[in-house]
Amino acid sequence: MNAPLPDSNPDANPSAAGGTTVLAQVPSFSPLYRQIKGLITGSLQSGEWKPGDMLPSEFELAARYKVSQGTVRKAIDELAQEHLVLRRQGKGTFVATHHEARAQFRFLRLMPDSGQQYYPESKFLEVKRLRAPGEVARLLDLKGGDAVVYIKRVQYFNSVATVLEELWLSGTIFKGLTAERLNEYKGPMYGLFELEFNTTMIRASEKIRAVAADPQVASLLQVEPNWPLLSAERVSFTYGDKPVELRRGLYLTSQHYYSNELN
Amino acid sequence: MNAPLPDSNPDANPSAAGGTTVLAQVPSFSPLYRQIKGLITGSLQSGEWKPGDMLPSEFELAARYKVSQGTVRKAIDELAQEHLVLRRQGKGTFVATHHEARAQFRFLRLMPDSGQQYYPESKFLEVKRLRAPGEVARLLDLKGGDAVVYIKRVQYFNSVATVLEELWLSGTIFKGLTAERLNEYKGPMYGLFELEFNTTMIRASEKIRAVAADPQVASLLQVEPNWPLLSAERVSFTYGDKPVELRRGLYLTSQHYYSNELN
DNA sequence: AAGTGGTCTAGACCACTTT
DNA sequence: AAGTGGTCTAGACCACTTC
Repeated sequence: MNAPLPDSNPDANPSAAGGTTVLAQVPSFSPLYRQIKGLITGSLQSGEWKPGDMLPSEFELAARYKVSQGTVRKAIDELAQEHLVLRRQGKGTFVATHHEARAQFRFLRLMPDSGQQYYPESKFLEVKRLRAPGEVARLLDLKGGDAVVYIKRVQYFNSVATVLEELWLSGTIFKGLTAERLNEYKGPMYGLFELEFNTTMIRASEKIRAVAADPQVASLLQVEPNWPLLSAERVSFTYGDKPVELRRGLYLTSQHYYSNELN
Repeated sequence: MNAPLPDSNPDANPSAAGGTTVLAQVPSFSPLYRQIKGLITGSLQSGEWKPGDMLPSEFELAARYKVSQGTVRKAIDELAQEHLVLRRQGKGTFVATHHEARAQFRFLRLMPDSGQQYYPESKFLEVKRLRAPGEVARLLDLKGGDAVVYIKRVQYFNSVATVLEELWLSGTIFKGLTAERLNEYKGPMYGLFELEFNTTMIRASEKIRAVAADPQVASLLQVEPNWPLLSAERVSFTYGDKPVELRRGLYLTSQHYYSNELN
């Protein structure tokens, strides 16, 4: 079933002087399995396999890249660990998607004290295009003045206003995102981004602080002015570690906490 | 060099009916490499190899447990990923210790806006033994009324009071911990715990909120009353997922932020 | 029965560190 | 040169899912 491997691989066997190299010129130099990982990531990024799709089997990939199954396996191991793909024994390996229960809480760390997790409802206050302020442009790796989509919303947990969020999204990627579309789409925004803008969030970096609610924020979250709120400033990245979203959330932590595991 | 493997392993080869099993009765049932991982963890826990020590080489361990080097390798892979051991190519595999630069910031997520990371200085306000309040006992898996060591301290970053912390430590493990010892020990507390109490923190779980400074806290951190502070309630675990420390920190986040990566 | 991921082995060779 | 972890291969067999 496995394809024959007539020529040994140049990386595994560099003594084969001057042989025709098949792969070596992919990145600079790294182990074979990492080069394979790069090739697979490339296919994910290019959309050869879309979120939810099944990847070719390990043996097929091994044949395609002319390496052993074990090497493909090690590449996929790392991708699975980074949550880019998802393995299911007996079924196959699948491109990760935000349309899964498991993915919901990867980027949503706010937990209720009660243990009862309600999925939040969103109310969008503003959705518009504007020119990126300097700070936003810097964080999203844009030129100052480039277009961004700006969103402001309140999230209700069990009908209680709990989160006030502002988002700045790369304007070129999220062109055409409207309030109507956001309102009719139920479920996490990242699901919408994936479906309609071919953009999957891979990882994010947050800076968390405690701040005092200013009068406007206080009225939206129905607390007194100067009430302490948790502020989370997040930059999210898609394939290729490209920043595409800046988000600033203000969380009311009277009935909820931000959960974090230190490993 | 490698020891011979006359009998195949029962897990790898269950058709060997009724053969004398060597390993299988360790946990219930799990893959061989996970059983090996358990045995290695056991030796870490029992102190056969202490923090900073080098583990036997993969081949030695393979011989000891009568499995292949690849299986030992996979066990160690997981331990390395959980930061229980640390691999150094060409040198060996070492028991992780808190006395390393890399380990310092694993449990210290407070970063300065300036980028300049000063190592904090501690001032201990209280160190005493007391009976665990119900909530503390519950989180540390103790009986209500069991002895705990209570510590209260302020941490100064670049001479600015930034963190007010209270700790509750399992009384049996940390018997004999005194203010004098804490004051003369420079460096992170977890280093002291490891050296003098044979207790290595393996992981921790935090609940983070925004709270208002009460008058006493405000005066210690030199802010106005009701100033917003970040509260982090942490439960730390040693080997065997045993909780041994409860810590509640109040962070002044005017010049610092709590850094978190979502993966 | 066939296909998929998961485990285990045995052996070769590479890269890095120390002697 | 010797010892360590790191990579790669080839092949066997297991566990789970689907047909």
